[in-house]
Amino acid sequence: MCAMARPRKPLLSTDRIVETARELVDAEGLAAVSTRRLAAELGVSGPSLYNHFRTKDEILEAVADSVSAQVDLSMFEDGRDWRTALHDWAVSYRAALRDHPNIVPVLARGPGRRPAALRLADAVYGAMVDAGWPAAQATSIGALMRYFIMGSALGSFAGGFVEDPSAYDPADYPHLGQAHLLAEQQEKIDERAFETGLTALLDGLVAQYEQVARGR
Amino acid sequence: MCAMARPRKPLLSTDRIVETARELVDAEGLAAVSTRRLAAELGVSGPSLYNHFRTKDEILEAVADSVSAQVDLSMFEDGRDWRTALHDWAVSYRAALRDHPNIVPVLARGPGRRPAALRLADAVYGAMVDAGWPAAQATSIGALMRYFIMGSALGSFAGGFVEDPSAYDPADYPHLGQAHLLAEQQEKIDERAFETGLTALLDGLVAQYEQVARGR
DNA sequence: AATTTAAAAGTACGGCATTCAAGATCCGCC
DNA sequence: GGCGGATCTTGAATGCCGTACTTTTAAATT
Repeated sequence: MCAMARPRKPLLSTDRIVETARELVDAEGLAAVSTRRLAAELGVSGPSLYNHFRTKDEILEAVADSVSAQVDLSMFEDGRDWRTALHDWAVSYRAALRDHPNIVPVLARGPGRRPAALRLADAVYGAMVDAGWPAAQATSIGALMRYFIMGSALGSFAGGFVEDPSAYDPADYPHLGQAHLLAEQQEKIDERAFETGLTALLDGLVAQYEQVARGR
Repeated sequence: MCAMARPRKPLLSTDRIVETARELVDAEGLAAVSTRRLAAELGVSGPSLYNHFRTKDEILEAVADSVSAQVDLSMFEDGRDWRTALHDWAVSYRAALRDHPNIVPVLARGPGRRPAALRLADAVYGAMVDAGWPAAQATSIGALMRYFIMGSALGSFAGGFVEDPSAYDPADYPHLGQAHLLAEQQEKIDERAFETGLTALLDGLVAQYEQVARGR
């Protein structure tokens, strides 16, 4: 038998692997991504992936970073005021996560070694420093915005909803109704909570900024 | 040979399983928890666990909920003003997560069906309504606080730090230094970012509250 | 006392990430 | 032009994993 060896043109490339992996994650979730399954999707046999990545986790990190790369950063370039830039960035960030909810758990475990995620942090930090924030606070702002955005993504569209609220005894949760457990309602709740929280966060930062400015 | 059968006293109980699982998660991380390993830790053979839980995931959810149960809720009982109650609760919540960082990824994927997590949401909601917030906003506040707290826990002590920042080319991230990549510094950054963000969030909510109150 | 139920052990299955040796092709160097 | 090492893919193999099923015995129920 002809044991297939090195082909004329490489069947695989890191880009093609990441792209296919992202499609698979989007379509069927993180759990569907096994090395064998992904390889099958690529028309290739299992361990071939290890010629391009050292571990499966590296592939998922690359997928995560390709999502980070989709976040718009243009609002930090022109001279918009920092509050609206931060707001628009947060909305764009959340939109990118909503487009790829299944990869959020990977994204949420930290920027790690991923270049696009670091570029993103760099852009926010630079913009805040340019806007007059002290370095330490600019760092904090980048971190706390990521906390809120990631937490929101994880807790809402990436998270598990409840199929059957009637399984709960409302007496156990005297204030909470049952409706909020419905997946359908959940979406609206999450949208509103994100907007409310983002507004509060930014308003609070504006107040802190004014205090800093007055101190100088 | 004596094939061990039902013992005089049950070797396992759901409580003992959850307790041991939590210890194992705390000591060696989520990845160390396999049914076999956990069973060994309990002095029992693998599939015995399935007499008390339907899946491994149910065990992890129970562990997560046992951590939720450790969050102090007493600040919602006395007549403290809602802002300080919310603040103290957030700090206590974060402390509980810091004590068990390895289970955070499970906790972060949503309250789901876990009773302690729902009791927690119920307490916050009830307190906000009592304080005069409209129902919809009270729901939002519970959600957005959870976003921030979970995001903060995931992104910092539960997340992956970087061991060797010198592997990065600082030219790629012109504003960011290298120091912030150090795990040691990271801890301080996260602590400060959490406090800064929490203050901003609460200040922003106070501003919204005053608007709501004026509208009435 | 008889019967049902519960809690353990043991075995087994299919899938998983990853390692390794072997084959086949390409590329650069003599 | 030929040779040698690097590159890419393969198939087989390893040691985990979650979980289902069967068996054995003791407890609980009737």
